[in-house]
Amino acid sequence: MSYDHRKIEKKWQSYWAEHKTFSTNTDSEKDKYYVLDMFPYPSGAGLHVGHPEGYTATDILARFKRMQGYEVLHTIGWDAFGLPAEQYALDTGNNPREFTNHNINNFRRQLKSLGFSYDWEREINTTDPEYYKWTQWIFLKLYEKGLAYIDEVPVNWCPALGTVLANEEVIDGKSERGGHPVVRKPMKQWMLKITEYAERLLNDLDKVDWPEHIKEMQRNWIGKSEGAEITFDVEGFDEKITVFSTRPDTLYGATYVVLAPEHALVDKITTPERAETVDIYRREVQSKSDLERTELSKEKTGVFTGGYAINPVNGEKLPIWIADYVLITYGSGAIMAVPAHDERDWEFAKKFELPIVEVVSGGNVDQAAYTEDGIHVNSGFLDGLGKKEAIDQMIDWLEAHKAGERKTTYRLRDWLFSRQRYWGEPIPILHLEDGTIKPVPEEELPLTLPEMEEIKPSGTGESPLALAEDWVNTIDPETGMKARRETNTMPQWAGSCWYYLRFIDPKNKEVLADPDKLKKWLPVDVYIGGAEHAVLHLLYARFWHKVLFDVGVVPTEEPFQKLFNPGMILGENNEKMSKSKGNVVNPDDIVHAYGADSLRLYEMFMGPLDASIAWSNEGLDGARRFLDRVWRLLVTEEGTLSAKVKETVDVSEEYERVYHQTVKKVTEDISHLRFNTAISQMMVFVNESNKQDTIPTAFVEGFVKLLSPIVPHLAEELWEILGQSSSISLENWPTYDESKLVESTVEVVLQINGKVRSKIKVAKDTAKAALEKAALDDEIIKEKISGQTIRKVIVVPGKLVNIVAN
RNA sequence: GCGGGUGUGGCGGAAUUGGCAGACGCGCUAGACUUAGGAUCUAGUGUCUUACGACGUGGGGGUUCAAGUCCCUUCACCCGCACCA
Repeated sequence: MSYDHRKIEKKWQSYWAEHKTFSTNTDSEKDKYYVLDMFPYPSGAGLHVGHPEGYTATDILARFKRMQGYEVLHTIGWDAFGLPAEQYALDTGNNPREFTNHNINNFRRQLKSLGFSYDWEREINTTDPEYYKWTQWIFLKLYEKGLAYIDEVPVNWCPALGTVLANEEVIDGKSERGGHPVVRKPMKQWMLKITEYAERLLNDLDKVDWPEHIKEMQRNWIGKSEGAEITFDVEGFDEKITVFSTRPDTLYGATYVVLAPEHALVDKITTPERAETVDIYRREVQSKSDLERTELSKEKTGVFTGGYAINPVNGEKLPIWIADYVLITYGSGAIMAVPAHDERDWEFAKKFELPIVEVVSGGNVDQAAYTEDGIHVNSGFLDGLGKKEAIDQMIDWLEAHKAGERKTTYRLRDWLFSRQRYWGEPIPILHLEDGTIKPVPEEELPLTLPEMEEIKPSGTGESPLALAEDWVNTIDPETGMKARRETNTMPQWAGSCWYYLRFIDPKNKEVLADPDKLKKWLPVDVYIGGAEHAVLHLLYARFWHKVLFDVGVVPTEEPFQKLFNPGMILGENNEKMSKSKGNVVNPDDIVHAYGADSLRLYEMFMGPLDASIAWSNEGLDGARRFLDRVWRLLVTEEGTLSAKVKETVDVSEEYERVYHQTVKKVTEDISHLRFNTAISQMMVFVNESNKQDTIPTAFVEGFVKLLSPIVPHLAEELWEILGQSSSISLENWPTYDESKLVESTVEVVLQINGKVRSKIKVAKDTAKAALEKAALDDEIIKEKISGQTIRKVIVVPGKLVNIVAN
């Protein structure tokens, strides 16, 4: 008879809720363990089978650590601001809060049906004013520190919709909804100075235990490069062009200078006869989207401005070109072109027949740019030097002649922080009638979103909040001046930048979280979530954490000690699950038909946690069958404990060893997130147990405990059938006896020339010489080597004997 | 192009320091039980071969008594970045 998962799962979920089995005492004396999931955006589609993979992994760790005596913090909440709710509100005229709450309720129901051991008392919601009060408070700290500023930045403006669109709402230059034209329009935006933290964000990656590829992605994103800024005079003008180069040593090889088409000096230095050409080119570039600009990257384009720059090191006249391969957003938006030693400059020079001058020997610069190290030539005082010394000497020269200086640049740019949306945290800033801006005083937080009859585009590019007149127009209490509230709201990233702090002290009214508690509970020990957040979320959160560290709010430099990215669960056809492909598996259906325990077990048994593997209904069947086998092993038709389970039993050495091995392997594998091999070892134990006439109660109790983090409902039920009255979730994790792991006799492999020919059983500590003798005495071996000369015998005690003969 | 990663049966995957390749599960084959089986139990299942045996971890080469594991080389696929000076 199979077990009734519906009855059992419901029963224990109610038990846990009633007894608050998983509530965390943050003041506990026990060692802490903080295991965190990336909290979800509660979408209307509900949970996807991909979600429970990571959530099950963290839940297993949480349950495992609890049983090992740790005070565990394991929590969940909702990253509930965001575009879909805003769009829903725009489309239907309904309130986004209602829609959001409805989705949250569905997510909560689904998560509870999977039996996750969250402390539900700590549930948080980024759209709750009690929560976003502190998101706003952090913004004020950023503002006070000069890390938040206003800048003019182009946005996707859609005149027909009267609104600004996110990049993902723009498809082929048209609005996703309605297909209206979208143009780039500069607007005043809030920016956060993440670049000020670039160096620390880069260096501190060495302090955390994250997958190497994620660290690498962050390093690339920050994109540090070291070199020099070099200043060129412009012939005939009192202007200077500053370029950034990582290869100042090649300055003698510079044969032209390129400005980004958007560069401020272009108008000034362009000669009248070139003006029209330059103008046409700039307009062409402007009409290209970023995508086109990179897609068409194969063919270099550009035009000569008619102006000349003076090479500071040798006084040569270099023509100034503009070309879109030079980006206004990087460095100073201008370069010195050294075609002999830079691939892009080489291509450009070839196309426009500009001179190529070799200054580093080692390649053939007529054939290709030579970017490797080499001896400098045609370079005055650098001749004969290698790359490194040449760079240093050139920088010294530039600094001595006030023509440049050592400089480090980063690819990382400041964070565009404002959104022209209703459904986000209001930015707590007042614009006074005298044109100044000032922060909303701390004690007035939270600055809540106004209730609005209807949420609709303002038509001006401002957020719908601009239409909430009572809210927008206010009086500054300090000066009595008329003021207008900031109508921009924060991006979705804001709320998720610090939620892990609030979980530690979610109801605190006085501070973001109690400092003593933060001291005890930070950093997060294990953080599990999708690799799609490898850069943005994780970099933004690290940035805020460092700012909070600097203002003394948090005690650690880094928020997340260990990070792990689960792989994706693909559809049965090996493709990414999606509605359009019709290969989506709904966890609700699986929980109903197979049970949460089967789903949890299957997802953990599929393969390594970080692998992307296709869903298989047959695999799921197999997981369920294993649980049925466990049930039948221990429980009678009547639902009582099987008579096979006895208090005192003589067990074979073999079976005893399997038990202890199982405890050891499961313990180690769970600590290293190797759930698939932990489960296979438990299967081995069950297979072995099925061969026994009787099973000791102690083994069964230990085994059910091992099983409990993975399939908690079934384990609780079995624990009760074993006659226990309290929850297995609060029991101690089983231990194993090292002495029971070693076999008294072992099988040793006998090889001839590296091939297995025979096997013998010997006492485990048989000495080398005795083992060699035993091997040579083996009948099969004797026969095989008769007539041959033994050249060498390799003996590995307890493992093998290899006889080299011919 | 640059950076990171992965290649093992029909499938998902195991394999401490180099030491019996294929644990465990799925699927498949045969048998038992059964009115029935998409339930359960038992046995088998890398490939070739009647067998002995040979071959076998993407391909080629090497080190070693011994290589999935170490070295060289090459191919395929996946992920990230992509004119970043």
